[in-house]
Amino acid sequence: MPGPAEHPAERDRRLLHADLDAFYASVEQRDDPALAGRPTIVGQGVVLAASYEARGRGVRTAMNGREALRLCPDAVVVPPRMKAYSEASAAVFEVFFDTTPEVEALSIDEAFLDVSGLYRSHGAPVQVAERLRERVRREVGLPLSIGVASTKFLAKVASARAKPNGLLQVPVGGELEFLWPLGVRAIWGVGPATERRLAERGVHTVGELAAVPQRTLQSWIGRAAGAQLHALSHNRDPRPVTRRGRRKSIGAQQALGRSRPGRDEAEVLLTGLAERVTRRLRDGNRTARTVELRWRDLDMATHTSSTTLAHPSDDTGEILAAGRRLLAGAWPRIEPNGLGLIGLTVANLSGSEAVQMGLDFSGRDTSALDSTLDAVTERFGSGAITRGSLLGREVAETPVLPDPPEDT
DNA sequence: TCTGGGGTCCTAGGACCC
DNA sequence: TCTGGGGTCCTAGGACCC
Repeated sequence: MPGPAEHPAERDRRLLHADLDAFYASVEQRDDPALAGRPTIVGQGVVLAASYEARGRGVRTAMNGREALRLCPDAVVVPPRMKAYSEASAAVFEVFFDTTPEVEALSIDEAFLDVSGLYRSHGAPVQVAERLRERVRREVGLPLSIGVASTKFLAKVASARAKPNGLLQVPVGGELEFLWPLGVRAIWGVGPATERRLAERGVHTVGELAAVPQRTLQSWIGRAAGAQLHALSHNRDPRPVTRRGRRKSIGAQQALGRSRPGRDEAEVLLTGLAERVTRRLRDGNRTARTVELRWRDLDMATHTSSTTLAHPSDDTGEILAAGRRLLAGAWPRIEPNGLGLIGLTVANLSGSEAVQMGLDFSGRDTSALDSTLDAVTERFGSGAITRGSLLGREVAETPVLPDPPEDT
């Protein structure tokens, strides 16, 4: 029986990443038989989701609607129905939870499931996954793709390659063979900026990335990102499947095209945003301490300005007043470049404060520090520690260590 | 009709308290 | 035997994800 100091080898874990295909578009095709088999686009100004028929013609998420119709003139364009998507999502998650309680929702349309312990009762992971796909198709009417692997990261990579409507298992022992030929963009956390920085140094594939020493990588892209990418390129990802914590911020925003609103119109827009945000705060029984104004100029550069309230609040008037102060302060910076988007976000929400832990190693043997950090990382994942220093200062989101002796 | 709406995490630096 | 500001909160911005 493994004690707390031991943990199952990663190769013994079997994790599923389940991802609904072209989710919004699939719901529309399910609910309107006239759309079945036809290229379907959700969202008018911008493509929120495109069915695989539309993707085959080059239509992509976040693409301008006009461009999408140019590529695919016979596409059916429908407005989003968020309520229908929420309901479909809930039905799918019911099937997930009926399979195992070890479900971690990542977003409205994807989740991790830990099926390591289901072998005796439910069969091999691939069989569990295949049944899950069948049930979601039969009971909810939606196509689901699943990746099966030894880590969360690799399961997600696998599900992306299983699409559409497929199942892909990365065999035990074959992880690196699967991973290393892929481009670096396959890694979760590598976007356009990181890809460019790596390419400038001749690194294009995950295998090439894996060959870069961690310290070198960290000097290129930062401490945390470097450590993360180094680990993932070797399929080292001990993060367990866990229930998500509460959300940490709530925001609303509005894009404005090229209408160039003036200060007065910006204030009106801000009022609407403050109403939306505080409504959601009150619905969730939350209060906020930080108010952030976010704007994008006509060159698409985004900026923020934030302030912290003296007391937590969910009051529309108070949040709006703070937003107005920020807008007044930022207006000289906003006006010359035009206003392309305005947003209001509240953070520092009640019930999701970070827990800060301090460990004083001064004058003591610091060899315990490494093992302490390892223990924290193992238990809560590498994301739990958001700050640390050689002197032993760290911040974790959950209390992870026993209370220190009093008055030391 | 160039570019939606919602989030998370990380980095860095300054102010202030002790 | 010598040396060292540390801790916390706030703000701004970058990168990334769905």
